[in-house]
Amino acid sequence: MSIRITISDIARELKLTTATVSRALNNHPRISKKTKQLVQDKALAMKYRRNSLASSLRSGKSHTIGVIIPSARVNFFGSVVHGIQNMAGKNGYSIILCQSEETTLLEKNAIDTFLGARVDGILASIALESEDLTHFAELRKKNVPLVFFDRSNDQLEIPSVEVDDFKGGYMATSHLIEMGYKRIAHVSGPQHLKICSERLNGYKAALKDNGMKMNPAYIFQGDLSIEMCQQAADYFLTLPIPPDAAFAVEDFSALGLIKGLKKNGINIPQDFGVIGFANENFDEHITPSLSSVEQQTVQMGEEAFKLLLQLIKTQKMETVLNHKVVLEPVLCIRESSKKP
Amino acid sequence: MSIRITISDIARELKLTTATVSRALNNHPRISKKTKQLVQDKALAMKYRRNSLASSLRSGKSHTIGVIIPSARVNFFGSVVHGIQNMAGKNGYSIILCQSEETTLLEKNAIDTFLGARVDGILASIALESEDLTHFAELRKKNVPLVFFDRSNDQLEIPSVEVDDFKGGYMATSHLIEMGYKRIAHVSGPQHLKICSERLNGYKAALKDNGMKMNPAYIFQGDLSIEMCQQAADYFLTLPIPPDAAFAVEDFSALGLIKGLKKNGINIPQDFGVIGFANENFDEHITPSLSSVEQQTVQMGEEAFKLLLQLIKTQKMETVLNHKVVLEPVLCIRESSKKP
DNA sequence: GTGAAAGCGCTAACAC
DNA sequence: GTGTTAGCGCTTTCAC
Repeated sequence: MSIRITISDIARELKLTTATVSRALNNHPRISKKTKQLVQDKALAMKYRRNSLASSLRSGKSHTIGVIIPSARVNFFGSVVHGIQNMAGKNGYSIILCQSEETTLLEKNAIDTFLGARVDGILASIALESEDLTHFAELRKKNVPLVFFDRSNDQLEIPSVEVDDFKGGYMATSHLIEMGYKRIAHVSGPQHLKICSERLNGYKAALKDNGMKMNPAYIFQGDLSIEMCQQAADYFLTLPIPPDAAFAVEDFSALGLIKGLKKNGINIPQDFGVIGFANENFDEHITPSLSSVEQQTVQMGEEAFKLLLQLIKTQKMETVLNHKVVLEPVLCIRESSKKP
Repeated sequence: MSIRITISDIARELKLTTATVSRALNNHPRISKKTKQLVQDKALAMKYRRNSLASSLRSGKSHTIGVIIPSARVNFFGSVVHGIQNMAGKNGYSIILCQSEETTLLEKNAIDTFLGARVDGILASIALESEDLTHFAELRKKNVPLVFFDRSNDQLEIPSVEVDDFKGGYMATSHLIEMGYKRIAHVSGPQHLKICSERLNGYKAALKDNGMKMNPAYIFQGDLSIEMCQQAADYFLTLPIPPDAAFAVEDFSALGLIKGLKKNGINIPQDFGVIGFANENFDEHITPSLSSVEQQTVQMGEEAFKLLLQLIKTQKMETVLNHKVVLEPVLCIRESSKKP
């Protein structure tokens, strides 16, 4: 790399001290307009660029945040990162990105790296493997600003940004009812996952509020895989009184269900309505196009950063303690749920 | 944040100097095993964590690289970032992520941020808007290690990692021929995009090598949109002798084509074979499932990092100058091209 | 094999 | 409004 210009270079040229130059560049109120202009012009002319390492070391603020996601390959997290980085950039912050690959080890490594880099705060989505969350609890103890997004933990008392899964499930189910379907089933997933249990609860509540009886036989316990949810179709159709619609906990589950229904010669949406969750990008391209619930991924990232920034600025964990930003899910109605 | 442990804390406790502690922690050869063990144990016990800002400032190596992608929302780039971060992490490097949103302004901003953070190197995929590439040329002049991935520029003499688009087009076309299709068409895209012209060239070469005459009427000039490529079907079918298969430059183009063919009552793959490019995640879920060409995204990220690391280590731009890593595309054969 | 001393580039008390 | 001085935490000559 070529030789770097420093503030002392500018100071020498202008016969000022580094202190004045530093202050001028940082728009310090007690520096005269003349000097500021002079310094800033010179800095530009000399192609000066602040060494943020030195600045951070001295000031104790790095204007950098650490972000932990399970994997950048997953669409959902890519979108959230998009929102985070956008908002961070607008506010003069850089992001260091780490992936946990759903392991606790890499999650801990990431935290280590972040602390070493003296990040001003951390945004994280908890790895599936992480049942023991002491590494996050320690951040809390150390007063490191921390915000969870998507996957959080209620015991930890850490602020978080999540989508309202209950409401999403409620909306999806209500939509099917409004379209005129009468016997609404649900393809669920592992109940230890909050997203699954919450969406199931939303499903139940919607049925209840619409005066429909919940039929336990109408709840198929899947595992989020396409293959298993394909069997959901077979299962539903063997029931004495089969359902005529289903809300699937996730788009891939919905996809499996649709494949299964098609194999059985069932017409969608005429004979059977389907709605999923996540608004995956294949939704509009399959046949029939799949109705779904949008999770506001970009907004989730933006909100997460904003919340973290608040924490960083105030340094008063207490004020936002356990604060939850809950995002509104949005219905995306396509063909699969349009009963004629 | 809580009070931080520094090497002088360790030095004091152990009645050593900071120099020795630093060397012990860095596994300096001239430090005795005893001392090393002593220091390292103490560091662990005191929960010491190296301040990488201070370390980087002093040593001039930040063990950080900057990564510029157009957008983290785009699947393709998410996957590449996955590969980059994985490989970087394994080698003790952190990544700072910036998005250009396809604009030159944000691209320049990102470079500014990176230089300020004294990154050891930069990985970038050029923004569509960036025709003037002086900001990258300047990095070259400053001897900042730089590697392009996916989108590069040949004039700049910057090493890059790309997929072999020509070969991909060649493979896709050859595959259709091998399956027994006789009149192969091509749905292309804007010719100023290298990916489009290269794939077109691959298409032409495959026809030639298989002794098939290239028919200019069989080349439909699309714009990468689903809508326009839907019209490609109408166009092909009005020809006096319509083609019986097509290679589409990109999966979304293939998707449009398929929609158009279906609307015209054409059976795929019986009457018309289709293959796309990119291996998007919807490929296996549409009907019929779409054959495609995989671009090795994760590997692209890994290779890009490896190449950059080489540059950083040797600091001899010349040795890898204009070095191109060209990745092999991989055929993904699904139903849309399986002529019975 | 270890210590002494300097300094990376910047910011922030404290002067005046 | 600007200068003086110190120091963030670390690495790295140069000693011996």
